[in-house]
Amino acid sequence: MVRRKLPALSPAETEILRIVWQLEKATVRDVCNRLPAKRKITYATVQTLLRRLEKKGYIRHSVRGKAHVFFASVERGEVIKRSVSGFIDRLFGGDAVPLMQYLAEHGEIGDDDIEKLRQLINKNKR
Amino acid sequence: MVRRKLPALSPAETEILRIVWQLEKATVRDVCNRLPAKRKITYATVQTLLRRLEKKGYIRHSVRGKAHVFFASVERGEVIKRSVSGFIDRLFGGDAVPLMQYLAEHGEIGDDDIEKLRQLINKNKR
DNA sequence: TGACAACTCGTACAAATGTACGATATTATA
DNA sequence: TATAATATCGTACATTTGTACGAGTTGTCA
Repeated sequence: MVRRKLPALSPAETEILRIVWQLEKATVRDVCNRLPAKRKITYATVQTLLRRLEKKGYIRHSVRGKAHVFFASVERGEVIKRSVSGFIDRLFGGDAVPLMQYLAEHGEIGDDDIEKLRQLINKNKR
Repeated sequence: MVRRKLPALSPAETEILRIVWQLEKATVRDVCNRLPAKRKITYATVQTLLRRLEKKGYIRHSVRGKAHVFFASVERGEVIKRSVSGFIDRLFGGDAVPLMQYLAEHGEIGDDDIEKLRQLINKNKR
């Protein structure tokens, strides 16, 4: 994993990158298969997105047989941090609280999750 | 406030729209003034973004003297919902919990906020 | 009422984005 | 070893995005 100043991620690229992280190692087809059914997008398009992600430095690949096996070359945490922070800036002027509130109220958060979070919050409290 | 199927919001547009909501009614200049100092962007650009937001149906305007006074024509809650949901889909595959966790751990959440949230969560609990 | 300042409007334009086809190469398989 | 699959690669292309200039208009103030 490496360095700074990566070009911005477009929404579609973000989506693909998430799947690459999820699978750890993935071919174009693997990524296609993990895409939500709703998402109508061709193999060729996923391919292009992966190529762009590589050009931008977010992923790399090795060759296995005829296929390329892609894997992330940046830390997920880093990207999450940047993405979330940018998102909060844009939509909430940099204040994370309204987002938390929104999630607590409308988010698809189950009771079990709430319990987990409460513990997390308690831990962070002091 | 109105209907569905609004064209997607670009990041820059989102940023501007947030300010319009914040000010309720705002001229181009008002928006410029509320932009974070860091954000280097000209009056003309803000103007274009406002025009695009209007074309897309997110805002409308009335005329006051020589200036246009813009105001949102869509409910903030609606846009927040769509934005947050899209964001979570892309970056977390639709699961809001990791985002909550991320915020609880790294977010700029103060103790006071945590207390508020705990209450909120407790309320939602039962 | 004339000059100035503040605005809007049309337009521009390069780069990024989303989406994808078709040609070529490689690999199994029959 | 042909043949059928399956991949990648080059390329394409309409839109959207981010950013902004300059011309023309209108309200303001001396």
